[in-house]
Amino acid sequence: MVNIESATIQATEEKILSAATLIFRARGKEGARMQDIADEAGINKALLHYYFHSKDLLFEKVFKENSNLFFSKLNQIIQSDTALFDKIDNLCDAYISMSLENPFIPILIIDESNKNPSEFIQKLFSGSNKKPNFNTFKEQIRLEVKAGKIKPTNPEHLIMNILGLCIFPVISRPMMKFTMGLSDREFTLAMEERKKIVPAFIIESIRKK
Amino acid sequence: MVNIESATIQATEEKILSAATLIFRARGKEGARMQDIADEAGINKALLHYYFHSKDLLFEKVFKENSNLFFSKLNQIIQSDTALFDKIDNLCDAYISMSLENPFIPILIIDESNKNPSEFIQKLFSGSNKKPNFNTFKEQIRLEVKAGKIKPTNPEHLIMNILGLCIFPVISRPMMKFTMGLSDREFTLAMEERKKIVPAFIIESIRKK
DNA sequence: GTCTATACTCGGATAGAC
DNA sequence: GTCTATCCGAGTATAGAC
Repeated sequence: MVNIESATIQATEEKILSAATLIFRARGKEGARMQDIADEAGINKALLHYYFHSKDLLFEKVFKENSNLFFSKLNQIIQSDTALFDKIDNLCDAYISMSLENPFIPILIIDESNKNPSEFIQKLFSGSNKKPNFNTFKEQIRLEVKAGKIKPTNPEHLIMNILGLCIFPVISRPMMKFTMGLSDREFTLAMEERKKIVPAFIIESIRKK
Repeated sequence: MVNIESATIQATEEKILSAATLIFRARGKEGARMQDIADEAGINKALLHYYFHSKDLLFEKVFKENSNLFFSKLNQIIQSDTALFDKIDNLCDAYISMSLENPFIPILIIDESNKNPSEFIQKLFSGSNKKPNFNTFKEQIRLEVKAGKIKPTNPEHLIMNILGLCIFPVISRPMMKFTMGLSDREFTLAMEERKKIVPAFIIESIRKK
């Protein structure tokens, strides 16, 4: 038997959360309207405040939940015990997939973090959200360089390269589509291609021949 | 002799424009307050409306002016009659420099274009703003492939790679600094390094050996 | 828990004097 | 062209009935 009452609570909270995700994604924090979120969830404004008290808190909740998926996946891959080239492969695949599914997360992170760097980052990594840790990865690169399997490679730049190659095209979707004259379908296909092309591009550049 | 009256007009309009640039950069379109722009310019709200009529129009003006610098420079380099590897060098240098000086331009483009793709892009490239044209560049790549100087290379993906490698780290500055534990000075130095590292990284990957 | 109705605030925009 | 004062809509938040 299901507890009807708490099942209802759960349903409403979930409905709000996914409605809020949708609206914040489409209009940003400032541009989003509580009324729109309420409409999207099929309830009224008062109930939003009943559940989440304020727009600020609702945004924080939605945002932390979503971005955490991102960072925890990243940490998981980057700290795993996998050969370097495979790891790069996994990283690219995961980043491109996640960005495609949730482009608004990197966009909001970039946007909000530039507006209010210290406060934003502090909030983002408070509670259970763990900050990305590149130490294992850096060490792995040093070892591969030492072993003569890859060229001397600066780990920080390599990480920036991976992130830029995977995330940027996805969050720039409208501009990329427009400047290159791609349909929605063609763009998605191009991103699928990139899951192979990007790791190949990176590895071709760093491996010793 | 200077015409005092129009010199004053010019001065005020300029003051407003650079104040608006500053505020829009810091808070985005929705987050920006006309009062803050007025304060920054050392005038009052009424005068803002006297000069630019509405917030929307002021934003459009500021934004188009700034982004045009970006796109015209891009077109200039990409359509120039320069050898491919030199062109990649020039592109990276210009993109990294411009993003460093005006990170808010790519951020706003990404942000606003995702919110309202068709309308935004239409406005962006109305009037004298010219859309980026990659045709020359694509043709150049095809020729180099044919001549056996570079590996078979998809031009669209190469362009995305260049843009991502140059722009992404700069617009993600706060996150990059935080996750890699860099000071402001160290970050700037790293970006200067990238003007050499990125083209080398790209060329190493595509050139035929 | 959910609704309707309403209070309150912020901020963009305008009127009108100088 | 510039100011002060004011309006008014939009949108967040709350009160209170059910």
